[in-house]
Amino acid sequence: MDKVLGHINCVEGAFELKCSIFLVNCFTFGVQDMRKLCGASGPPRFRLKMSDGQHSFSSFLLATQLHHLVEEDLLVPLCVCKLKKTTSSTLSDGRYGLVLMFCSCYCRHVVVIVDMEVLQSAEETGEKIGNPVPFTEPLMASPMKASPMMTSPMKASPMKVSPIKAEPLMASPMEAPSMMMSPMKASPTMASPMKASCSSPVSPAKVIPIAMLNPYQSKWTIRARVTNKSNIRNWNNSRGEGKLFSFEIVDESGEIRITAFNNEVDKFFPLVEQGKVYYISKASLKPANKQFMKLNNDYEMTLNSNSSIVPCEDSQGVPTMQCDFVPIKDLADRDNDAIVDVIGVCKSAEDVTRITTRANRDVSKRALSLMDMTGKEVSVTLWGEEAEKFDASGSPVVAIKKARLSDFRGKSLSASFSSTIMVNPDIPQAFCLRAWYDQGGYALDSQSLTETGPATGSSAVNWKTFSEMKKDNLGHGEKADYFSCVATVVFIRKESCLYQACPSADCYKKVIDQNNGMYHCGKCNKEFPNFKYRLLLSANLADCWDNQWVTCFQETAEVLLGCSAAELGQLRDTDETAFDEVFQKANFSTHIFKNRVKLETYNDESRVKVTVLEILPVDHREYSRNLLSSISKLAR
DNA sequence: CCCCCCCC
Repeated sequence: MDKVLGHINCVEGAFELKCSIFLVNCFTFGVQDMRKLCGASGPPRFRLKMSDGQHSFSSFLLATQLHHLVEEDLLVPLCVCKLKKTTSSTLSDGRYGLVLMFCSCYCRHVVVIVDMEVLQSAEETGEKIGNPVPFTEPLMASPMKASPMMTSPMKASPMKVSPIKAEPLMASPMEAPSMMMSPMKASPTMASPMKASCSSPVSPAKVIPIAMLNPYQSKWTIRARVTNKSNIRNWNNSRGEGKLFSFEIVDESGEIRITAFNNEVDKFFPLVEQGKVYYISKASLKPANKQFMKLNNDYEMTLNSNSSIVPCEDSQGVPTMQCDFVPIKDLADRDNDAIVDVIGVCKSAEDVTRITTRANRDVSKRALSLMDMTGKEVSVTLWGEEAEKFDASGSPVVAIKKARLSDFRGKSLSASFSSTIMVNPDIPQAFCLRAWYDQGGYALDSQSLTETGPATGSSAVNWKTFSEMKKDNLGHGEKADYFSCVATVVFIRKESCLYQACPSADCYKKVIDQNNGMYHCGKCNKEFPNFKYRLLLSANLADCWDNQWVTCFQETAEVLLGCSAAELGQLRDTDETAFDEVFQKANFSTHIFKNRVKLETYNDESRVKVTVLEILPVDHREYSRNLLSSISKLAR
């Protein structure tokens, strides 16, 4: 028994786990209980009672990143676990939330389980082991000796990535339990914030793990590493305007997002650097908006005028960015929209280009092709500043945390706002890739998961007939769907196809005729003596099985009609016969239509809206392929 | 107090 299970002990006020293997007794605090405690929006937290065969101890708190073990029914009563990494925290009386949470015992220590492995299932264990009695620790008179936060790096995590600079990577892993960090070593974490924050002579708040932050306690300090820092962004909406930036931080227990507004942007933006470790205190906690939440935390933090951020020179024990790199070859089997970490050699890169989004925002983009030792390549799109500043010379190794996988052109990746892009990071995987590539990998005849070029065949094109579009509920998802079809124009509404738009270069807003020779643009809030014609065409398209109303805006409408908006406007005003002829000519013409489809709701009424994005001439080869594809799908 | 996640 003693050989299997661990041994709980308390030495000189420092709580210590002498070994790392425990039997799970029960959940002493389940999801529901914790919700009751912290309100409906509180985070689900799991508190565990475990035993070493002789003693039981009920103040284990599962870090949120391990919740999946509970959800997958792997971590259940009677299973035997190995605790690979823990963080011990001492409770003080002022921390009401935690005292409440742990009020069922007098134990002043909480052990956050950061990493663990289930060694033996409950079925295999069968029954309770031994006759454990509750472990009670001696009461400590002096809080000075108790370490506020002790880290027990029982095993170095397999992948540690520093986003910018070389932290000494994976400081020698401490294997033996006897080598666990001593209280003395952890004590500097108490002194520095007091000294550096220059705040009033109140007693310094204790350093606690991120996982234990909640809105019901305010006196705390966390010590964490910045893993992702945004640029400064301005906003302007009905509630006002301002500027903000946000960053993400991580410690051994978890992660959280921090946002700074206005004055706090000026104060903290220059201070906060990606990859560095800081003491942070006196910020506001609020429930995270799950709609936008990508981090594993139910709260987020807002800096206020009292907030303190102090650089921490000793970053020992604070994890660097954790990456779980997916081999590029394996991306082929991952789902659309999956968030993945990738690393590869940048074999090629497009030039940076500017595009306009559907929301009418101008943004730079650049696609890279990354290749790894699986011999596969994938295209990754970078955006904005990341696209502009990227330098592909020398085929750098590029690691991207939290890239989004899409099925565009087979499989491709996009680096979004929450991604972290690291060029030539100082991590073993990067060194490996570099060596592999330089010693011959470069000559490999690699294949890309992303189909490139416009004429690589039909497999990247999402061909659908209109009946398939309806049957497959295209556009009913959260995001729009895209499909192509070959169809014939059977009707065009010519009455309302032209409108008078603002003459400003990039403004397409409809102007109001003031009936005094002036036209008012509500968007530019200006009056003009002129306007420009723009097209907004409603057309009915038919394929062999069905028909569909679609909308063509300016560019596609001009292609369809073979006539510019200005010309058509002129004809309508001067030559009605010629105007009608344009439509007669377009009617019953057949094209390839590339479309966007999305369910839209107006006044409780939903309908699928199809917008034509591009009109291409029918290539007969492609047309036949499309027909064959449709027929074979119908036959299934 | 933001919340953009884009384009072919």
